Amino acid sequence: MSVSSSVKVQQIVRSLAAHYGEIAWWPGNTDVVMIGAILTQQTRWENVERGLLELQGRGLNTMHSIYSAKKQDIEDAIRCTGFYRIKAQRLQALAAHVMESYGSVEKMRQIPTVILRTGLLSVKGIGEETADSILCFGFLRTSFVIDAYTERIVRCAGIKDKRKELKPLFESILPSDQKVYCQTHAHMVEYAKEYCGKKRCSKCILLNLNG
DNA sequence: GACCAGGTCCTTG
DNA sequence: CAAGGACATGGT
Repeated sequence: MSVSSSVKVQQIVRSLAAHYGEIAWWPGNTDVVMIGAILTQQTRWENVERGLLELQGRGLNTMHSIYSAKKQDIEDAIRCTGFYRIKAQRLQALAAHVMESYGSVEKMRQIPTVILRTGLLSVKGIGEETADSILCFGFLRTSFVIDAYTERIVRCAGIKDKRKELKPLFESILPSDQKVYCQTHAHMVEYAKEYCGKKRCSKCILLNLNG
């Protein structure tokens, strides 16, 4: 990570914070965050919310209940989120990891972040973004989430670092304040949805990042 | 109808 | 390692 990359990331973070201020993001308890983190893979949040309600209606909104549920019931509940078969499988794999490695979600709270992260990444279907989302929003840890939106903004700003380098890059400039981690990610998503399309970034003007 | 969505895994070159 | 495909429904 070059010096100029760090400076640019600082500018992005500062500009977005000034523009958006504090915004609500990912409400819900730890179990729901864990479920939502999987359901939102390659999926719009509005559809995820419907899936979460369907699960809740069937009493399948906890790791404990998902662990012992029939896969078919989970699939039926989350069909509206797409990739429903593989996601049902991933939810059960995560639930099995939680219950069998720790006994409960509560027991996980006293485990160090790096240990939790390694464990989550060992679950098939959980990659870096999903793991970091769970850690940041579910367990309130300082583990920054890099998603497609964040990468888009960063590219738009001319930062060349590989995707793998982005997480340490952000974490090196962010204050060790967990809420800032949550907010910064939220800002990234909001900004990208509004201004930074997949094909072209219409307005990096807001960030003054061209060049 | 084409294209995309807050990824991840697996297979190929 | 990089690139391409599979997984699937729902909205624009």
